[in-house]
Amino acid sequence: MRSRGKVTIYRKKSDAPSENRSADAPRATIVHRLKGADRREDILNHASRLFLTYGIAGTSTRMIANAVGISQPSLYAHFATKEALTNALSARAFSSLESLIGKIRTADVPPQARLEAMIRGYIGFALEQGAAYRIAFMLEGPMHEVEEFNPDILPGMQAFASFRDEIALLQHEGHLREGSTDHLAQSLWATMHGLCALLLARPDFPWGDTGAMIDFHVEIILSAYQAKA
Amino acid sequence: MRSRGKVTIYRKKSDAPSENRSADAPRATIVHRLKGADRREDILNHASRLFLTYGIAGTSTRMIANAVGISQPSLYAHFATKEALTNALSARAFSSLESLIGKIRTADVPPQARLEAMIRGYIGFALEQGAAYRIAFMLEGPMHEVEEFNPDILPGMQAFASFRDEIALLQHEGHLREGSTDHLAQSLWATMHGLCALLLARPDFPWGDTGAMIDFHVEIILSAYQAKA
DNA sequence: ACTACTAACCTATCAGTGATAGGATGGAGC
DNA sequence: GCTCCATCCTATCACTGATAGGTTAGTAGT
Repeated sequence: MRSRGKVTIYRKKSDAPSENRSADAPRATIVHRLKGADRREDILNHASRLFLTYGIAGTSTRMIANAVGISQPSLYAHFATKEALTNALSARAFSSLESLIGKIRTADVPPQARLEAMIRGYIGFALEQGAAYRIAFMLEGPMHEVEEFNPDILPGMQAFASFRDEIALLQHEGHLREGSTDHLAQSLWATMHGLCALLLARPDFPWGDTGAMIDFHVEIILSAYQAKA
Repeated sequence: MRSRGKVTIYRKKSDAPSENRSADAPRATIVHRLKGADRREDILNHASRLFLTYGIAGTSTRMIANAVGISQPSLYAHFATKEALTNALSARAFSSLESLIGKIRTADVPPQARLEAMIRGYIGFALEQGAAYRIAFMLEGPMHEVEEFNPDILPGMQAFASFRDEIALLQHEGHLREGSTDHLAQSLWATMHGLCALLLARPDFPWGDTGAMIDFHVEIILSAYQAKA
């Protein structure tokens, strides 16, 4: 329950005063002021929900602003562009992925179970955080050269780095096959990603029992990347 | 060298007649008429090239029309929407993928080499036909329920069906591990797709030597899905 | 209590997008 | 000649992401 501030009323310049006001402007220029950080979280929460329902391209900045209860230009006080908003959303989700990976890494379970937990954790995360996952890994890549460092991709990189560290550890302990750790981590990542990406991008495909399908895929992964017995 | 028809000149209604004409309208309303099918191919070719350079979202219908040399609304005589255009592009590419798979299936090589050729053929196709591959497997899935059957997805389905048939054959001949053929085909597909999707979506990621990475992944796939020796 | 100052928010407006309406042109068949 | 129609056009629509510049609410200093 957020404590809401006082209300502000803005007036339009032109337009007849009492003409179909309730029809197209339900919130009638009454707004509750919030502190910057709170409003930012507010925007991200609403945007995340809308992206899940209508897709990223299908969600306009006006829809987001309407849901939040502010005007569309007000979004730009918190995010420079719509892309920056989507990036921030992805960053937020990947921070939670990294902490998930961290929890699994430090869990007191045998290495084999740790690997499987990580794989299943990754897949579960991708399917649950579909919108954020899309933004991070399934959107059109950068067409232009990256001119400045984008801090929003940092959480994704950190999550992958943490994942790669765990792979290196498991490999060092002899639980994964030998060879380049980078290749191993990237290949394993790609194999997990492939399933998530297809399930997210083509939910209408006749997958049959997706649960059984995921189990099968996980079993394949475990057998493929394990050290040879 | 296409035989070009006679030219047509259209006039604008308003606007001063000889004011900065060459600056913003290089083709100056001179157009070469083409038959419907030829023009359609023309549009697809230019759109494909532009999508590769600027991305799908970054390519407007006006850019396509300009490249082709016709007005933007003229596109709609051939494609009902921009999405229909992208779907047609994807369909065209997948027809060639299916014929590629067909060629590999009927090639006179041992089953083991046939499997590897198929995997490498798929990956090569995805990376070469990046724009079409994106459209088919990496765009936002259908948010609305599919109301009518979309014939443009048929080539993709046929390509996958052909792939699945080959998997069934290899499995029946004892070259692939046992289990549900559907799971096997979908999982293998996902594993191949994962690599292609990541390489296409994140070309800026520090992959290192992508060739070696692909070789590693293919080796993993072969060992994972093969029948146990 | 009065006066700056600033953050939060607004209305109005921009250029560009996908798409539609309706008219003009050129060629094919009579 | 004439009609028909596919091809192509200009003009315009509603909507998008983004910007310009003004208004309000709260806060700190006096």
